[in-house]
Amino acid sequence: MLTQKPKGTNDLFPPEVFLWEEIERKFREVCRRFGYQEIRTPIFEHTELFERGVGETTDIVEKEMYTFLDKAGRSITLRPEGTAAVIRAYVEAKKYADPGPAKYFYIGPMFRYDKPQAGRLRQFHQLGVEILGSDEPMVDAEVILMALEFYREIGLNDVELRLNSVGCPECRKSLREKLIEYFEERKDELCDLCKARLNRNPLRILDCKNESCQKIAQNAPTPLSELCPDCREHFTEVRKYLDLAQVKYVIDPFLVRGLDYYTKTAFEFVVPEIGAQSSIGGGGRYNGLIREIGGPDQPGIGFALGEERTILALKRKSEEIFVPVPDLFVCLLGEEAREYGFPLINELRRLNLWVETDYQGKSLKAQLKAANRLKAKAALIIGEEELKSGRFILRDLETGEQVELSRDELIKKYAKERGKDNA
RNA sequence: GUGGGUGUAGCCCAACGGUUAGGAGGCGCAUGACUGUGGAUCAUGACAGUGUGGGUUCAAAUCCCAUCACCCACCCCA
Repeated sequence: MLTQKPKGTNDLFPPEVFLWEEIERKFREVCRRFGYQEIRTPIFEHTELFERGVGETTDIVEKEMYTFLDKAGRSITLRPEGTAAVIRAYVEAKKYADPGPAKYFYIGPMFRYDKPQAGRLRQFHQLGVEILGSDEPMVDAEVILMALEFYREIGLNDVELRLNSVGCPECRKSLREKLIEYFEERKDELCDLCKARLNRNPLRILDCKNESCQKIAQNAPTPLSELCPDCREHFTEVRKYLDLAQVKYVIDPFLVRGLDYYTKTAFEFVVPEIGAQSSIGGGGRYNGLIREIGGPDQPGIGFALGEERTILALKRKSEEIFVPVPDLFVCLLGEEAREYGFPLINELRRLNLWVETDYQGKSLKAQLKAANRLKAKAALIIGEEELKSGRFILRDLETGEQVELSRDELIKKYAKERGKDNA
C-alpha cells in the first residue's frame, strides 16, 4: 500500500510528461489567440455546488463524487468537472458586472469515483473553456472552432465533430411529455435501466446502448425534432457559422450530454480507435446554469477536453515523444577540476544553456558515456592538463570533432550561439 | 456497481506440478579489453525467488480460494 498509488490515478514521468507540457502549451497558445484567459479555482468545493450545478440526477452526482467531511463538518467534494466552479467564482466575484462576455480557460485535474478502464481514470485532466454572457450563435460556433483549432495544432486532424441541440427548458418540457408518451406505449421493450429512466429522465433513453432501446429510440421524438422556434433558429445559425468556417460535422440527434445543465447546442469530439471511451472532448451551452448557481440570468457555453484521451488519440499515430537534450556535458576530472568547473557551469547556465555534469567523480570514459546517454550535444573536458594550459577541449558529440579553446572563447562562443537563437 | 483477462529481475518475455526452492533469452545497467575520449564489438558481473495471504500436495510461478493492483468491456463519460 505504502508504495502503491491509489486506484485510477497515474504518476507521470519523463519523457511522457514532455508530451503533456507540449499539449498544455499549445492549448494556452490557442486560448490566447481566441482571447481566453486563465482562471484557477479550487480543486474542491462545497458539495452543494456540484449537486446544483451538475444536476441531482446525473451519474456524476449520484455515484461518482469524491465527497468527504472536513474537520469542521462541512461537506466537501473534489471537483468532478470544471464548469460549476468557474461559474461559482464568476458569480462570487461579481464579474458579471464587467463588460462581457467573460472568456476563461482552465487546465487541471478532475475527480470521479468510477471504475477505471481505457481512457478512464479517477483522477483525470481536462482542458476547458467557458464563455459567459453571450447567447450569440456565432459564439457557439467559435467555441467549437476553437477546440478544433487546438486539435489541429497538436496534429489531430481526424477528430469527428458530433453536433446536436437539446433545446431550452420550454421545448424540453414538451419534448419530455412526448417522450414519456411515446416510450410508455412501448415500455415492455425497454431495458430495465430505461424503464427506470422513463419518468425521471426520459431524454437519456435516446442514447441508451441497449439494442432494443435503440430500435425504439430510432423513431422517438428527439430534442431536435421538438425544438421551439427560438432554439431552432439558434441551431440553424450555429450551423451557418460552422459552414462558413468549413467545419465538418455530423448531426447526432441522439447526442445527449451527461450533465443536466446543457441547453441548445451540445457537441462532442470523437476518435473511435482509442477504445470504448471514444469521446475525447465535449461541451455545450448552459443558459440556465448561472442563475441556478445564484447569479444573474446570463447565458454561457463551454467545452472540456480530456487530456488523457487526447494523448491516447495522439499516440495512435506515433509513439515518439520529443525529448529535450542537454546543450553541454561538462566532464570534470579530479577535485581541482570540480572546483574550477562548478562556477563555470553556473556561468554557462546563465547563458540559458542546459548544462549537465558528473557528480560522482567517475572516469572520463564513464562521463562521456553518461553524456552520450543523455544525448548531450557537446562535451567540455576539464582535467589537470587543461587547468595547466588554460585551454579546454570542447567535443561535438554528434560529429566527434573537437577543438581547444580558452574559457573566454568558450563563453563567447555560447553567448553568440544563444544570441542567434533569440534572433 | 457487473463481467472477462493478467500479475515472474529496472523493462520485455520464457518456464504452466518435480532433477541444486529453480532457470535460458532480449533491452537496460556496471566493469574491463581502450591506465584521459562516448556511440559499434567482445568478455565479465550485478539485480528477481514468481503481487499479497491462505489452502491442496511428498513436491507449487505452475492447481484451488481469497485479497490487492493493472488491463479490457458493460454502465457512464473526459
